[in-house]
Amino acid sequence: MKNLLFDFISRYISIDESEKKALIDLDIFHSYEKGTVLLKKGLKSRKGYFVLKGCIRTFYVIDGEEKTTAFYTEMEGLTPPCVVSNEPSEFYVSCVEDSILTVSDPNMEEEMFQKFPKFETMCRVLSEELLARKQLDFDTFKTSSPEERYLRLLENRPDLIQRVPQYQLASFLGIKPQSLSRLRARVLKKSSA
Amino acid sequence: MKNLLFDFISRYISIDESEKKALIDLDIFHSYEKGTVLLKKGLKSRKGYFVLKGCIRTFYVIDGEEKTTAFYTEMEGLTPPCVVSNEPSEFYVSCVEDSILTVSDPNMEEEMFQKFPKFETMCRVLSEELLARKQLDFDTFKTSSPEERYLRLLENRPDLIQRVPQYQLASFLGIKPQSLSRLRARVLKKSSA
DNA sequence: TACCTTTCTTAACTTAAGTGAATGATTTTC
DNA sequence: GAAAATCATTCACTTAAGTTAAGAAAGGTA
Repeated sequence: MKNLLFDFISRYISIDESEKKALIDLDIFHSYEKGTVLLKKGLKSRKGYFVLKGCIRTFYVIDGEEKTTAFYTEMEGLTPPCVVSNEPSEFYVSCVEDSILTVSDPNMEEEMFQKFPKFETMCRVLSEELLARKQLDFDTFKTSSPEERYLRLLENRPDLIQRVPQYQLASFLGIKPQSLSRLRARVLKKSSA
Repeated sequence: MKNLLFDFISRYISIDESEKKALIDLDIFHSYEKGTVLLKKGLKSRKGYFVLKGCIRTFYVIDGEEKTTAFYTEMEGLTPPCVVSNEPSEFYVSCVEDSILTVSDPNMEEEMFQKFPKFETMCRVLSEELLARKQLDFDTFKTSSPEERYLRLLENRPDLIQRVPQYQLASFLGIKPQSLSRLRARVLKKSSA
């Protein structure tokens, strides 16, 4: 499991044994059961997550309804905005499946950056990449209809459709569960015709 | 104008005269007329922009129609994804108004990071903040109706509604210009009733 | 297995966005 | 200042999402 992380890091920087040991000594590897709530709305937290195995999601509760806005699966990381702003969290984070995550905080990062400056370079590059990708995803969302979004998801992340309950996918696509159900029936009918 | 940039930087790191001079020597300050196209779809570019004065936007051309997805105004920066990925750009960038921008590229950044490592720390923190904000904006977009998005824009960025043509605002809100026109009429009627 | 809870589907109805087209208003250009 | 081009509004019509409600299917648990 640790090697998954080291291989990921190797995409950005070289990493030697002493650096690996420093990471391991931070004791960042943790397992969680499906359904575990990692962060609650209204609470402060300094924890960032990186998914080695499993799936976590962020969701809001609006008028008593859950609105899932993002999923993070293998080799994807989430630093909740509240960690950056040091304000209470706007949303919940929970495990969609049994998951193995790394959990870190700004102090650990600071410590690593001090010892190994190239880790900061990695984090900068990673943030820049994630920001660029997020902007493109947002653009694609804005310029698509719900049906196009669904078809694109089917294309790009077919795994998600299997792993995640439909009502969570619905809000992820910006619609209601009933609409997703209807949309799928419509698409199925079209493709068979 | 240069002081706007230095004041912005001062929010993140201390900056002395030699550092200011190094920045100025990069010759990053440029003026552009309204309508200037800074980046075209399909072209590669390594230029990142930071708005000191004015407004720039990113837009796509889909089925012959412009779809504006983002605006950047004073003290906001845009690094197009193509700069990060080194692929041809997915979108256009152009000036909504006469604008004064800083224009930089990864080589300049690398040079500054070498000379003054705290600039890399600033860029890392800035990227992390922007990513967090972008995620929140995306979430808010997903969980809102077009009308709610419009009212929120009216609340949070009233200047944009003045500065920007309606048809560009429409796609920014994820709808067609005709729908925005109708929506506004509806909202106006409600508020007067 | 049987029960309970959660999730998914279907349906009828309401509301609002998309579409195509015409008309006004505004801005740009010569 | 007139003509042209661009942008905004309105309307009638179509399409699809929201809403409310009921029931079916799937999953988890005693």
